[in-house]
Amino acid sequence: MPELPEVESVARSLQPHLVGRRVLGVETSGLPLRRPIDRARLRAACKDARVDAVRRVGKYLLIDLSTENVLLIHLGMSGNLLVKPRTEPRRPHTHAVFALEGAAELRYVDPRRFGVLRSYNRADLAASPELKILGLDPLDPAFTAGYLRAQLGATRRDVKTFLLDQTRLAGVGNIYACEALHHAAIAPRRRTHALSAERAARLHASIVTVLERGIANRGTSFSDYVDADGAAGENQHALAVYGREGLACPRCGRKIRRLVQGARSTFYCPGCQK
DNA sequence: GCATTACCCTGAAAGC
DNA sequence: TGCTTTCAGGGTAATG
Repeated sequence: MPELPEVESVARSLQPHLVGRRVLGVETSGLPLRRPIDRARLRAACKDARVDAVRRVGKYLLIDLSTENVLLIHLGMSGNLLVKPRTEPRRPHTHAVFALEGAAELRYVDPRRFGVLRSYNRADLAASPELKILGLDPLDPAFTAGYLRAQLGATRRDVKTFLLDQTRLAGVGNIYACEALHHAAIAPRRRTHALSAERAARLHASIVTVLERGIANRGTSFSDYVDADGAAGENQHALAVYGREGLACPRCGRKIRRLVQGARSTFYCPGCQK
């Protein structure tokens, strides 16, 4: 389940394969992702295109093309972007293939089809329905404890649910929300507006810490996630609470519990998260 | 404004 | 063993 660190790892692993390379063509499976792929629009965007940059905003991967178009990709739950030799057989659920200069191709594989693949003119990207609603990326220098406190104060929800709201903070998903709250020793059911300045500052630092650790470990690989080279991440070994119901908290030793908030599992330690 | 629920989808795991 | 059911979850939309 790709969140910010996984998407960042994919972007970094794609860069050496893509930047400066020409895109020779695009094929699609014809099956819709979360929305249908506009094949004609995609082909036009990629015609005579060279890749200028690969970057990330929140959980979105952006591929800047020399045609003034940008490919916008969300990996959903089970999406992978893989660079493979043209001769290697394609896996099932391959929904888009970009032929690259040389002998390689970029493949978008997504069994559950929860992802997004669209293209925009560069000038229209910021106003796209996907990006225009996003809050700050937590690794943006503008993401400060003050910004977080203001966002927390603007709503009265459970703090765990708040962390998943991409319009407040773009890039945190279920794994890193649970980990950030445990790192900050804050209970997931605490209400946002009632968090003290001290707790908000702690949460801010913890969000950045767990995300940066996730990136350093090249992402969390539970089931599907691998980077563009097919390499799994290592962050699953660094998790304190996520997926560890019934196991001992690494900080205080109490058994980790699971609860459901907004139809998503929350893992937390009742001993040290207050 | 916010909570809740359903939906999209497949594969893994659990249950029978 | 083999079939059926349940569950996982990001984002969106409808409903209360």
